[in-house]
Amino acid sequence: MATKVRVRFAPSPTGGLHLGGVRTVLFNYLFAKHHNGEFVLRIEDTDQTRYVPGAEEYIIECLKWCGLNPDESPQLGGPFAPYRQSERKPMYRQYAEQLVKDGYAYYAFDTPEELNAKREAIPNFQYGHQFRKEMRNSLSLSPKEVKDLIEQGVPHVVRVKMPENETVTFNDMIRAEVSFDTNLVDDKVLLKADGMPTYHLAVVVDDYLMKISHAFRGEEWLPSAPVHILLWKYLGWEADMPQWAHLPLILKPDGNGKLSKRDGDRLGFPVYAMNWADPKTGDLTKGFRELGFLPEAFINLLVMLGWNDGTDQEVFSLDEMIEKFSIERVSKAGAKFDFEKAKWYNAEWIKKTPVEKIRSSFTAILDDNGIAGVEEHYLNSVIGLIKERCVLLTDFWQQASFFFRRPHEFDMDAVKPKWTNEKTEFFKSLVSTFPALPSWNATDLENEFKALAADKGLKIGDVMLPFRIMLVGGKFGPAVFDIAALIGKEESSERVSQFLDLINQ
RNA sequence: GGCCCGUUCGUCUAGGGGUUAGGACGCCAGAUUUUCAUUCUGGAAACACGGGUUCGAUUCCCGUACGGGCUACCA
Repeated sequence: MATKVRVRFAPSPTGGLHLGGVRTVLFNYLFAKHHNGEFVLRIEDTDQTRYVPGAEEYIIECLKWCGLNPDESPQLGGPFAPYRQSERKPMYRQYAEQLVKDGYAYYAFDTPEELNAKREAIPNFQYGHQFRKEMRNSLSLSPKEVKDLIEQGVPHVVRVKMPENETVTFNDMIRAEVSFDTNLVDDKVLLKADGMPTYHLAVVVDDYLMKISHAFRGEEWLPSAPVHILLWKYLGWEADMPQWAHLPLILKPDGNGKLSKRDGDRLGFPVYAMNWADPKTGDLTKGFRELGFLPEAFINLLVMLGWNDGTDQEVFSLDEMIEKFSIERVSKAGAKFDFEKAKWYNAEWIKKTPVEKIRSSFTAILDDNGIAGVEEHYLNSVIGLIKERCVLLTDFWQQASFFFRRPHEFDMDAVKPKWTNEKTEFFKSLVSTFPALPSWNATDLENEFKALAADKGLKIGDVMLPFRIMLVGGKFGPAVFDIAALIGKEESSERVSQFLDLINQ
């Protein structure tokens, strides 16, 4: 079938967007764009009890930040609107009823209490062919009883009737052939008592209605795949069923298991794409964005968790990823998240991103620190000098604050023990030569500095470090003469004088 | 417990019947940077185990072990 490639990301708006979720979006997006297809955002808000206000907007903001914008969404609309399952509620019942009519599903009247009692009484209880006759449903009750119950408005659900002794086999794009014995799959609820579909019904109906061609989701969905596949068949849509791809999971760095928000809190790294403030508790969970990650680095590190292009290349732009992505090269095994490597990707991206493109991030940091009105050319020069020393964008202030205000503290331990009157004299002379200097640039200044040191019989190394401490405050930063050149003649003089007063008092 | 999925350096991975099993992060050492970082060079570091198949298996098959996922009127 030469149908158009259409994929979807279908999150449940229950909280912050997990990095695994973003990777699922990314693989969806890359696959779609690689094939000139469409990427749909569908909100799966069928569980009203878990709905969290703001979560949907948050998800959209995350996608925007990552540059993975959908072609159709609740906000954008599209030919298959609405894209929010709660707004599609009336559509689902007819399909559930059709399944009942065709004998593929049935009404069940068991209360939650009854179900719990059953689960406690029978170890490994499964609502399936073995026990469904013992439950209260349209398979065990007489047609009249069923009719009466429904007419009385007794709450009920619709369950799929899993067949006996069948094998459901399908071809997963990542795992090849996977099979399930239907005897071991339970009669999943399709329509809840509140009239909302469960994920199982909704995903099939909406994927069909929205003409989804390829369905990507996490490996945790593999066990329910047979239910979905049977539903496609029972609804008569088998020929239109999307191709499935169950993505490997992202695992916690230590030990094993799916990476969770808790692991991030525990180990000190973000798990959500952006800051997430829980509206109920007010708890703030840090995100990659606020921690100082570039979106390019974020998606780059995510794509490498489970995919590679077969070469040694590790740094990819979105366009390169789109061009090179192929589902055949997605690995089967889960990948442990490594924050050290994540930071490396960020450092690489900060280094390779042009100053103009990251300037706004730094302006924001300056704002936060009360620095305003910095001249653009000056800022650009500072960024150019500092860029390759930042692993996170947020390292900028610590690395560059001295370019915008005088240091508050000085690393006296680095100079005091070896301080001499000769050094005081040297710096006094140095400053006195400044006004007459024909030009103010790093190389001329360096020559002047060295000549004077030689003249005074001082070793260069003995005065370089103090000079740095005077200008910067500590043992860090770019080349000293670059710093002096940039902050200017006046400022350099004043910092030297100020420091001389301090150390000689 | 049952079902399903998985298993190459610590981590992300390439590879694939005959290779010195390659790269990257991290780590260690050295060079450069008269600070620190960057950069460069070098180093340690892996095919889970047992049976097959084969002249030959890390690679193919089967088991075992280990790990993970699922087992809700959650997604």
